[in-house]
Amino acid sequence: MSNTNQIKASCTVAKSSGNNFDNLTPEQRKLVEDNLVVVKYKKGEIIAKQGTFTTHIIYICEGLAKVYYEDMDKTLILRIAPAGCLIGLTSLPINQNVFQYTASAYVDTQVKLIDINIMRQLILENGHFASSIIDTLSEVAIQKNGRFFCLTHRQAYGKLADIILCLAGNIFKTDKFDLSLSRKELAELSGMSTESVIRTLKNFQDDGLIRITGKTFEVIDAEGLMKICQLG
Amino acid sequence: MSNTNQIKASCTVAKSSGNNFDNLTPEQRKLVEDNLVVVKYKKGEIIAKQGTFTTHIIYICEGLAKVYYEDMDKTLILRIAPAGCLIGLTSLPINQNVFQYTASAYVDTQVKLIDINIMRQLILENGHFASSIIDTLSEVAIQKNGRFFCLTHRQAYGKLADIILCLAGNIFKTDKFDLSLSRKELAELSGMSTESVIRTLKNFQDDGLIRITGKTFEVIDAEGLMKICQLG
DNA sequence: ACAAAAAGATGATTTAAATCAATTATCAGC
DNA sequence: GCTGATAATTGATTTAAATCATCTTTTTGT
Repeated sequence: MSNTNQIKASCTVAKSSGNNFDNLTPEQRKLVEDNLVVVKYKKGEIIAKQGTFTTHIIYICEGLAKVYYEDMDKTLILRIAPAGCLIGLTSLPINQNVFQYTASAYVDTQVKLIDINIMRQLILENGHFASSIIDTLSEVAIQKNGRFFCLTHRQAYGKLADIILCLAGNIFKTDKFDLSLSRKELAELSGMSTESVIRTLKNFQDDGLIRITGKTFEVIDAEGLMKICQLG
Repeated sequence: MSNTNQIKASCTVAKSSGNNFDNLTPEQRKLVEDNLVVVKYKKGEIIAKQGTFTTHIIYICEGLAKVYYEDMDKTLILRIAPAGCLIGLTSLPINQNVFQYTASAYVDTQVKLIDINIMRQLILENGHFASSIIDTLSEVAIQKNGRFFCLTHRQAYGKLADIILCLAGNIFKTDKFDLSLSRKELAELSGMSTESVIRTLKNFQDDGLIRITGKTFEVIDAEGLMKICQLG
């Protein structure tokens, strides 16, 4: 049986970063932990708001966050951040001290807030830590390029196929999962209208690519979805 | 007279990074310079090809590079890199050792090639240098978010207005400039067809927003273009 | 359990922009 | 200065997908 875990879609949505904090010395780790705050957010709540001052970097302990750019009523989902991700790294430059995007909880989510100045200090002090932050930023950038390409150059079928593969392969990590996202959210993610999502999903079902039973989503033919991704 | 330099469009195309190498010690700078190669590219030549191994980070000394993502005949311009930019930073993670995009010379361009392992070493050694690289990566990410939003959520008029403001404000840094880009390239940049670009430019001219005389491009009403950007 | 609200679904219509087709202008090389 | 090639322009046509309108189903709160 084909398993979407093995499939390399241009997957557009998310990748958990490695654990950046492994590179810290015991004292440095203590510094971080002593200044740490843990916060729980309910589904839908805003974790960080675009335009507000970034006093802390956000580490997702558990849950799922939606990271999106807002401008004039319109929103663009930049990525979905699962557990292990850091949010707010683009505010590390001292002259860039506000959040460049909004983050909200897709599901109940627990985060750790780490003082941004401590982050800056650790970057200066610890080369391996700095290097791991660079790695994380690079990986997010690469993933975003893929998503950017997908949303601008593919058409409806390709976009939605990509998102489905990504949900299966990178978020839920299984071919069969309970989709906690509404059609509207799926539309937002794939950059299309809700109605188009519904129609396209129906077509995928009719073609035997996926199966939807209530809230349960199942990828039947990952290869087929891949092909659709690639064709357009 | 309004000057586009003052205008803050969502400007999508490029920003020269600060000089990262200012943070190096004299010895470190010597290390870089002793291992440096200077290369000149003619207009149109490929500086780095997506998928090839990144042995060097590219520093643009002079000229203009087009950085674009390629997939199945289609291309997506990620940014235009003017002098002062670094290309290839996303290959710094050791497990990400190929170029994630192609870079070609928009005009005759001179670059310095810096061994990527020396870059990695300097990041580990010098916190301020590492920090400046993080700043650069963050700024590119922020700029790319703006471009991403522009290409996905705006329609033709808005996209093209944005590009024009960006060319005037960030690339040529004057309201009147000789456009070295063809209509086709302008289309590629704004993510639309060549014909649509031509029609839209004509409309902008008719509305007194810009003036085109031969190869000379002039922004007449930057405010007006801004408004078009914002409206959609 | 019921009403109200939200989400899902479906068909008809509109629209923005790409594509296609054909023509004119510009440029490089001989 | 002519000639083929490339770029620019213009109008007509097509198309993908959004929007609109309506209806059904599911969920939620009291």
